[in-house]
Amino acid sequence: MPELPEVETVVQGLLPAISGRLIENVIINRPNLRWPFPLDMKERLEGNVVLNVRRRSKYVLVDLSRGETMILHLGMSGRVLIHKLGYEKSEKNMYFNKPSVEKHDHVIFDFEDKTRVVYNDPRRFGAIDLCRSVELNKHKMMSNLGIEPLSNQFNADFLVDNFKYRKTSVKSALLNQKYVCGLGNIYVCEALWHSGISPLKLAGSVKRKQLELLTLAIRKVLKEAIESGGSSLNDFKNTAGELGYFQHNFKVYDREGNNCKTKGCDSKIEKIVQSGRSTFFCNKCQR
DNA sequence: CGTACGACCTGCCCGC
DNA sequence: TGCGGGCAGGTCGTAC
Repeated sequence: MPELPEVETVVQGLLPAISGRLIENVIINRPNLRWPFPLDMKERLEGNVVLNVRRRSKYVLVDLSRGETMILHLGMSGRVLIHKLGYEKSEKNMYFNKPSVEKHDHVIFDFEDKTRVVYNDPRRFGAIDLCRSVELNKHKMMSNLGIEPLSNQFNADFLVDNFKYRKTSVKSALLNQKYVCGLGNIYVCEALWHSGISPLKLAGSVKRKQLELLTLAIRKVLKEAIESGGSSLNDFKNTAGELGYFQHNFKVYDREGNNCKTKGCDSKIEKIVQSGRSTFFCNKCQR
């Protein structure tokens, strides 16, 4: 589910809901996700006011008033949902809205104003950690991240410099978070189609002109996905539990055997496996 | 160092 | 209807 646009959607949902709010109670339903939770996580979280919620790569960063930042990763299947506890009106009467705890609701954050944030992650590839805010950049999960694809530094020059001599495929190079971060399997496939680059090409052999098209395509695809509220396959939901709509715009991802969407192209989308992950592309439009 | 690959998990879908 | 196999948005550790 969660590549950069989905994480951005989560951040945009969380920011107005919890910034300035006091964390009153944290319910931790298991000892770990991908890794054990940090020591004394409950105590270190409770009593903080949320100063800010932001994104770095595919990580959600929650800055806290006592000087720590909570780092949250959604892995493959992580979700964040926001509820409002308390009395609500229905047509006939008032009722107390207390959502039941669902399967895989691993951590629940209750705020003083009755906002509830739920972290749900069936596959548990996600992670939660705490780190002194001033040392965030040194954190293991942050220190090897490349530049943000929506930043100004991300341009053709940057890709030329970083892909030079790389023997791996351009697809794998884009999935590697140490050059450009935040891209995942879906948006890499999509951006390569938009820029007409074969995913099989070696990163170091892609011409500058094509890398220029690639930077534009990456920007475009990410921005459009963010605008449509995050995409992803079957069932990405934003923090209000609503579906994103970008999946209707996929040109290649999960479209094996379907017609290429380039005007006048009569080719079918192919699926191959590269470094263990599915790649979807048009063998005619992408060279 | 760069690169390739298995491992970590659950759920779902497909074919038999 | 049940069961086994394969596959899924990501990333890390290990081996070469």
